[in-house]
Amino acid sequence: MPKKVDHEVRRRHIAEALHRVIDRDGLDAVSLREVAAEAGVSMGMVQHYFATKDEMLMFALEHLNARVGLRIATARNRDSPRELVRAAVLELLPLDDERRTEARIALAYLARSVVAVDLADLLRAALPHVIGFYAEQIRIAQGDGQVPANLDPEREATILFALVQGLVNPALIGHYTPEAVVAAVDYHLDRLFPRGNP
Amino acid sequence: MPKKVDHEVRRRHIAEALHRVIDRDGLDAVSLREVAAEAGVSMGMVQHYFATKDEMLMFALEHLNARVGLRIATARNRDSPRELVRAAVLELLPLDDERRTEARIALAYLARSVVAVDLADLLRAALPHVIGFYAEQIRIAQGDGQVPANLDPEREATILFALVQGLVNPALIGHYTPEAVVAAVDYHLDRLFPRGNP
DNA sequence: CACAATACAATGCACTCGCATTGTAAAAAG
DNA sequence: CTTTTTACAATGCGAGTGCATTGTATTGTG
Repeated sequence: MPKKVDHEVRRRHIAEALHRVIDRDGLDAVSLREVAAEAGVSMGMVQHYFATKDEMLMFALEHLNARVGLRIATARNRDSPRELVRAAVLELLPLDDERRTEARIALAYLARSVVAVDLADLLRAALPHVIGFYAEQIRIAQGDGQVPANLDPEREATILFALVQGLVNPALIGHYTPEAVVAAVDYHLDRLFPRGNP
Repeated sequence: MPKKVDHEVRRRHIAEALHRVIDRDGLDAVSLREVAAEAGVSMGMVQHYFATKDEMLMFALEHLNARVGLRIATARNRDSPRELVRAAVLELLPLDDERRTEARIALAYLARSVVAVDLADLLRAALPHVIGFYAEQIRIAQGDGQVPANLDPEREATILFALVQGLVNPALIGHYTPEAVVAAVDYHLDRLFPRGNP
């Protein structure tokens, strides 16, 4: 048969160009022509690998989800549950350019998910994993006496996740400095792990 | 001179139609023609009251900000600081259709603000007011002994606001029921006001 | 070598967009 | 009544959109 091309590689290449466009000019600026130009390929090629624009968007979001998930899973080599949770939390905050870019992209998808059910499904599916991880670590820390036994791990995980997500948007529009964001996180972690960092 | 028309009334009428379009189909679906149709007027009239589309969007956002700010200011007739803060917090959460609509609209603006500096400025300007209100109430409650004196009012206000904002998005995409959202808020308020609701 | 399937590239099409222009009706001012 | 200013309505335009179609070069398979 014909030429051998790794479809996954091409699709990822296009997806990353797509995300650069979102980061630079927003999701509204995403068009087949714009993505093709950013990726340095022809528009016909983009169409060859993605039948529709929506399919391209969905693939790119899954690709991003996988990337972030992998990075969080990699950060598991920490000493204490507190440090582990802290690292996972900071990974989601726009503290440097890379994370800032990711946060901007994630926000763009989130906004569209309000009127695009498929996107909402994808985003929602990622939540239990993160929150469950927090809850798991809190439970472990309770076993070690680092977290007060009277705290509800599930609720604390829910609140921690909301707190983190709620810091993202003000930080993105420049209301908090990265240092202020980290300080707020540590302030809350001090309460959650009063004896987790001796 | 000519016909007498209240410009503000017309502009608000158009702005509300614009927000109905955002709520139904997202900010991407906002076009001069669509807004005009939703408002039941001609496209020429929309152009008569707003020189550009951006001007229309900015006006509509200010209009929304004013509406929400007014509603929060109105809710000040509560017994305790805790109940006051709780009411102000619940006012921002998508617990019913009206608040849900507002949250969807606010999210749309927020996403665009990432690439539209003017919008970001408007959104950022609203934050200190809300967070300052929380901090003020926490300080008052500390004076009454309802909030532990060792808590930092500014930091607690920051965290409370972030927590609330962080609950909005998962609630919008259906990950939390309204009851779960309220439960999470009350769980955190129990910690913040351990003796605020005897 | 012949064939067929794949990987693009190029172009066309119907549609929508924001905005500018033009025309018209109405009413306040002189 | 005349004039002038305002309030719209209607239309046109160039640009950009997603997608379909067509053409062509390449390469593995029989």
